[in-house]
Amino acid sequence: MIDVLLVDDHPVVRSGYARLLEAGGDIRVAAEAPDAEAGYTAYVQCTPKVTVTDLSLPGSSGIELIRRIRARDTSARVLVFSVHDEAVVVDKAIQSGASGFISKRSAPEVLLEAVRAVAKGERYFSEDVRRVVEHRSPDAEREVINALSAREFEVFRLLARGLSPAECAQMLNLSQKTVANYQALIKEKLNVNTSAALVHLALRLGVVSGTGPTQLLGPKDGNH
Amino acid sequence: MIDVLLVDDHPVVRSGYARLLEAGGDIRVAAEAPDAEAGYTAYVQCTPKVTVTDLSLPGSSGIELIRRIRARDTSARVLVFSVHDEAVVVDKAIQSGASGFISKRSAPEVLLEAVRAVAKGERYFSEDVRRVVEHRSPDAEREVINALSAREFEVFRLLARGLSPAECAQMLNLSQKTVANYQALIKEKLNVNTSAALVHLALRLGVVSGTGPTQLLGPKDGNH
DNA sequence: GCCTACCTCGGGAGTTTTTCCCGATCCTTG
DNA sequence: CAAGGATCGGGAAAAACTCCCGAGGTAGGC
Repeated sequence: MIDVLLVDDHPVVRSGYARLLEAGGDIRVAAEAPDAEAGYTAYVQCTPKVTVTDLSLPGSSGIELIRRIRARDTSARVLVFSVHDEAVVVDKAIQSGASGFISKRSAPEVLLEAVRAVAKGERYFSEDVRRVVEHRSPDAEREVINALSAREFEVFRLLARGLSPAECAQMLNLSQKTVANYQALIKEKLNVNTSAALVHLALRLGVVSGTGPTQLLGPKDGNH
Repeated sequence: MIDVLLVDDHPVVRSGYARLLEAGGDIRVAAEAPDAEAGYTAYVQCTPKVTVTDLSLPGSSGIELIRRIRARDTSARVLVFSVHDEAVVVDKAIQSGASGFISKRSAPEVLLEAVRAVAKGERYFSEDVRRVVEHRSPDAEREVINALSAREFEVFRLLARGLSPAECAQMLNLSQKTVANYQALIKEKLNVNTSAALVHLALRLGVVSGTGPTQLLGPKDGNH
C-alpha cells in the first residue's frame, strides 16, 4: 500500500485526484493539504511514501514545499503534478529535489503509473514534460533577444509598452518610417508576427513590467 | 439521473471530476471532451442535461462553447467550473448563457450541489464567485469591458493572446474581414490604439493569463 | 402581431501601416 | 584601407486597418 500526501489548492481538484488514486487499489491518500505550509505539516505528521503536489499554491510555492520536505527527509519522494510544464519550471522542481514531474494534460493512468514509479524510487516524467525538457536550447528566448542591437531593443521596449509607432518615433527622435522598419526587423528576429505576441514575449522576459501603461486611459485623448 | 457532459482540457482533472460526480449517485457523466470543438460535438450527440465546462480551453474558449451550445439549444444548462473567477470573466460567461459559475477553489460538495441546481433550471454561483461579482469596485476599466458584446469579448481575448487576425478568424470560423472590423470596434470601446496596449489591458483585467515573467536585462549591452 | 434595438457577420472603399528592398552615413575592427 | 555592422530613411507593393454600410437574427416592448 502506497501512502500519498496530496497538495493542491483546489479542494474539488484534490478530491478528484484522491478518488482517482484510490481507484488504483494499491494507493491510499493518507492526507491532503491546500498549501505549502499545511503540506509540510501534513508531511511531518504522516510521512507518506509519495507527496503529490501542484506548483502554483497560495503563499509559498510548491517549489518551496519540495525543498522543505527534502531538507527534512532526503529519501522523500515528491511528484510534481502541474499545469505548467515550461522547461524552466521543470528544471527548478528537479533541482529542488522532485522525483518526477507530470503535466495535468496527461492521461489519468499516467498519474497512477507515476506515483507507483516514484514510490519505487524511480524517476518519472510524463511524455509532454520530457518533450519540453529535451527540446529546449538553454533559454532559446533569451538568445534571440541578444540578436537585437541596442537601438532595436529600445524600439522593442517602447512598442512592447503599448506605444504606437508614431509615439515611439517621437520619443526616440526618429522618423515614423524608421520605427516601422525596425519593427519589422524585430518581429523577424524575435520570430513573432503580431505586436500582441511581442508584448507577451517582452513580459515573459521581464523586458517591460506587467503593470502596464497608464496612458491608455481617459477619454479620447491619445490620438497622436 | 442527471446526464452531464464534462469539458476540461486536462484528462486527469476530467477523470477526477467524473469520479467525484458519479459518487453523488444521481449524476452520470455521459461524455467528456478536451476542448470546445469536441465539447460541442459531444453535446450534439448526447444532449446532456448539464454541461460542466472549464473556461480556458485550447483553441476557442469555453465562452465560445457556451455560445454555440446555447445557440443550438436555448434550454441547455451550462455550468462553468473555472480557476478564473474575475468579475469580467464571470460576467461574460453569464452573458453568453451560462446558468452557473463555480470556482475550482470550492469544496467538492459544491460541484454536486451546483450540478443539481442547474439541472433543475436554477442558477448557481459558488460563495467566492458571488463575493467577487458583488465586491467588484466600479472600476472604470471594468466598466468599459462591459461595453463589449460576447462576441467582441471573444475576439478581444484571442487577439490579446497574440493571435494574428487570420488565426483568430480561423479559430472562430469568421471572415478575416469580420475580425478586422471587430478589432476596430474593440479598440474604440476599450479606448486603446495599438494591439500592444490591448494586451496590457487584457492582462491587467485578468482576461488572459500571462506566462510568468523571468528576470532579464538588456541585449548585449544596455547602452551604445 | 409589429416595431425597435442590438448583436452578428461581412462587403466596399479609402487610408494607413507593414513589409521588403534599397542606399547613405558613421563607427569599429582586423 | 577594407569589411562588417549598426543606424537611419526612401519607395513601392502588400497587408492591415478604419469607417460606412446592409442583411439576418434574436429579444423585448407595445
